[in-house]
Amino acid sequence: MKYNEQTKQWESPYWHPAVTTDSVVVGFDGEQLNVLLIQRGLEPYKNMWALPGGFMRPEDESAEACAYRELREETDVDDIYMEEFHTFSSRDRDPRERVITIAFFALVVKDKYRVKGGDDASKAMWFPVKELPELAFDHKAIIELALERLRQRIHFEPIGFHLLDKEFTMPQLHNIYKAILDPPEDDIKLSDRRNFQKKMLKLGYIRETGKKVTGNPHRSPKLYTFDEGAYQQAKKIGMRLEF
Amino acid sequence: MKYNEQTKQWESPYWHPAVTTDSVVVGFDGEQLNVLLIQRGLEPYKNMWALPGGFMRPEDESAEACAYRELREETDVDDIYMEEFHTFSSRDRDPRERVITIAFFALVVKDKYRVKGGDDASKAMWFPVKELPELAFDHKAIIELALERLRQRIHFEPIGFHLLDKEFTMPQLHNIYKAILDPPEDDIKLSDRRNFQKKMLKLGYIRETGKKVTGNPHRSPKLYTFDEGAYQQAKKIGMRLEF
DNA sequence: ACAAAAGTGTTACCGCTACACCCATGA
DNA sequence: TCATGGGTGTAGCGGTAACACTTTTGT
Repeated sequence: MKYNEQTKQWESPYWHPAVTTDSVVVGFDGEQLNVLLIQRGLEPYKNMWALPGGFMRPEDESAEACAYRELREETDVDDIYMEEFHTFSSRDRDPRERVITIAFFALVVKDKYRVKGGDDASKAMWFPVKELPELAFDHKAIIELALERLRQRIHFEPIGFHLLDKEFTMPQLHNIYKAILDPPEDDIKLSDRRNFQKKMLKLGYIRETGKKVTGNPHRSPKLYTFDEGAYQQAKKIGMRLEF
Repeated sequence: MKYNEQTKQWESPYWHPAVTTDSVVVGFDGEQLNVLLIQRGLEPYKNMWALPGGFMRPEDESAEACAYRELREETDVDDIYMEEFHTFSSRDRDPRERVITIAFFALVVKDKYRVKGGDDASKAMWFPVKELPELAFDHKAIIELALERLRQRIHFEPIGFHLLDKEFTMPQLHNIYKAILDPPEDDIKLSDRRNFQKKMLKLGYIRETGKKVTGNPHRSPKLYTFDEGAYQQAKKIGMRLEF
């Protein structure tokens, strides 16, 4: 890069690749994790399923802003939790031209994330993470890494709450940890409701609301909320989240 | 992007930003962590210290390959552990033009990583992480995030060994964990040699070599090695690394 | 009344924490 | 012999793991 005294501009002799953002939107339905996929309306990989995303624009403030903009085009939900987790850059990811993709994962409440009516170019659909279809590009690998990062993150930050409504039940929260950490069938310590609940409550940043959920043919579960203030406090003291 | 039937090529109407890789090379000297910095020979930020890195080229197989190539230009050390940890993309990171930077951290044995005699354009030097100079661009933030990621990674992967020779002493390993996790002075559990050693050995993938280090005016410490096979085994069973 | 799911308490054991003295080495 | 740093064991405590019965609710 050289400064041109005439034009008062930097002139770049360097190669400039195309850059996209792709998002692994993870939605929890109370039972399991789902990923939002878009059916491609155009070549390449026409009609195959792919992650939502798109090319970065000069007016995007950052990759985060770009990814957020792309998601806002799919839904009217605001306030989505999103985190960059890896950048994919190998040579032949895209058959058209070389593309570098900055990948994010987003955590949403599946039933609150209303996908806008798909235009003819694209159709959006939720898939359980255990039953993904064949995917375009290297999106399979992107999803796998996203889930791996999620698994690691949940040990240090209480990000699971982004997958639930403000008020949630203990069994729901437990299901999230089981779905993310995916313990073997015979793992009792993580599968045991009582131990999970005790540990969660001892952390001290989950508050009972006093309310309950009714409408089920069985005992009504209590509703809890995440107490951000108490969490920040606990974090300072240096608490663990390990499961 | 459109497919041109004439030229049989994809034509890209999308914006293409410049892309660089920067590496936070962390070197351990037996006592503390150090970061390798380059003094810039050119504007902007001339004479300031910056992370080693450079523009990605079309012939680079991936960002990893680019970062690796850049480091190989600085040293003749091979087999460097490197990991991508974040991509920085905000608008005004570089005063010349918009640049997206894929950032890596690398872990090396400081005294084995021989920095090549700097040409006139650049001078390379190690700085303790606790005494960094003023840095060019947003490199201060990049280093801070690198250290944060390192702190998180070390809970799940035994990456500390990349900062040491194949054979190392227990106090050296202990110093790494203390340097990375940076516990408060009064934290006994992490600061206690005996507890650290017991936990490390119980994990089962550190082997005594039977050798010792001589030449110090005190008792000679034992040498250990990391047993990759045993580690992979332990990982399958589902062991923890928590400290 | 019945089925389905949630609420709740106790015990045993293991692992973490805290703590101090002896040993090897080179100067 | 002295200074420095490394090697090593143990006891108490706390938290995790394992385990079952009762309660609520709608049908």
